[in-house]
Amino acid sequence: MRPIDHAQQALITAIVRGEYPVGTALPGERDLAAQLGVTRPTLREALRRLEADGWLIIQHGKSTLVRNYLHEGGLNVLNGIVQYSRDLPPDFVPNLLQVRLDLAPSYTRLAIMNAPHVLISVLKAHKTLPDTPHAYAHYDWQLHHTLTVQSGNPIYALILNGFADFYEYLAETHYFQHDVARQASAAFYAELLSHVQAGDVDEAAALTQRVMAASITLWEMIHQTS
Amino acid sequence: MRPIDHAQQALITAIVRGEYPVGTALPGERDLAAQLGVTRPTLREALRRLEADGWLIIQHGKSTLVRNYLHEGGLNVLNGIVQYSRDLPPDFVPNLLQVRLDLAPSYTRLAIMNAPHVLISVLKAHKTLPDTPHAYAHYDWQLHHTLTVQSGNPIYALILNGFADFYEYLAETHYFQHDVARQASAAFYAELLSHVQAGDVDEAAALTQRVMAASITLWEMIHQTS
DNA sequence: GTTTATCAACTGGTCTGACCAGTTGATGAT
DNA sequence: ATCATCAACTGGTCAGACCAGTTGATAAAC
Repeated sequence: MRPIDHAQQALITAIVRGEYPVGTALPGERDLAAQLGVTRPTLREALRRLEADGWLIIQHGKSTLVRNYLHEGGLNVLNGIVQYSRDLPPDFVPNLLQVRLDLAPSYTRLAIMNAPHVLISVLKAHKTLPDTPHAYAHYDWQLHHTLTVQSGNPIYALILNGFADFYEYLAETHYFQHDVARQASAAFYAELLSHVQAGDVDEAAALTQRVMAASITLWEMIHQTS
Repeated sequence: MRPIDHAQQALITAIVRGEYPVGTALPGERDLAAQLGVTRPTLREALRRLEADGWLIIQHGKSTLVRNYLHEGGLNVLNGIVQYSRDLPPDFVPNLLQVRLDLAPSYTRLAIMNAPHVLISVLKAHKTLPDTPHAYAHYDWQLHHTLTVQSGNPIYALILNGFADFYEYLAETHYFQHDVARQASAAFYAELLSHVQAGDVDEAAALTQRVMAASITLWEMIHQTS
């Protein structure tokens, strides 16, 4: 692992585990670099990334502080939480699905109004999807990404991209493993396609709303015991 | 202006203006540093920030590329767009308000269910608000931030924080300047308070939905000519 | 002539150690 | 007791060297 990635990994891990609690000061850069086994310039590059993501508050002359990242951080902190914490917070995925439920009907509606032909070609592709978790996870991400981009409101895509690093991974390993999940999504893709072809925007948005809500229920059903 | 900020400013400005078009390669770090009048380590810290925000794709051995930031970037690119482009994209604020419309009813509902007492104390504070754009902008941001944090779903707060750098500024200078906007918000705060006190979560969510939608109409009414 | 190995010249990545520049609290003068 | 001063933190920047992937031109092999 590259020095800068090692430094970033070590810092986020330490922060997430509370070894550097929120609000406290990090060791000085010279000490910290020595502890992590990297040099100061390398450490500083890592610190700049963490600062940009909302993990840290860096101020000239003062100690670098651990930010209250869950309250004041940026969307990128989710990547760190997924990648570097031992196990996900229990409600992580339901929280994610809840936000998707809020947004998906809107960006789906807009995308259909703006670029129905694009969506039709994307949605037709689902018919040739192999019935594997990997294929479904990849396709599902692509679909939502296309929808947000085609919505014409860039903010939808920018928000969705905050989930880019783990959406496919979590979907493949924890959701589309289950036959019912793949079947539910396949039905959704087919039905959405027919609504788009029929030009029925309202029905498409309503369908999306129902399916996004159902996916939360489905997730919780799947994971009620495990 | 500090060298690193100057470098960041210059790079984002150049990218936004298309001087470094999406998909093209940046000059090598040695050249680029010289052009910007900073040294390579300083430039690299700036590049790391831009990479974290989704402006750039950096790969060892290859040229650094300008990312398709509107399609693949993170929420932080909005800060860059607001700060460094001459004037905002025409639909910028309506797009922002549209996303808020999607999310606010949900996080308001959750916040009321989780922590009604917190909201009551925050909402009561509105009664002593001076009738100034600055006071309203600050209060409005604080309210939404409180709502997202109290919702119990951290993702709402993380998304909202993507707007932190310009929400107050834009609200103060382009929205709450207008008496009707302040009056509308004051009425909203009062009505929301009464619903929270009455424990009527559904009515509070519905109200939020109506007001967020109305704020888009109001914005467009205000800015139809200017 | 075509193919394949090699290597030079890019690119970014890291290290070294020095010095600049804000911040803070202890020290000492008033 | 108060206030200026300054030493010792902190992060910020500079300098130049060298390490490490990538790429395409060159030359060797077929």
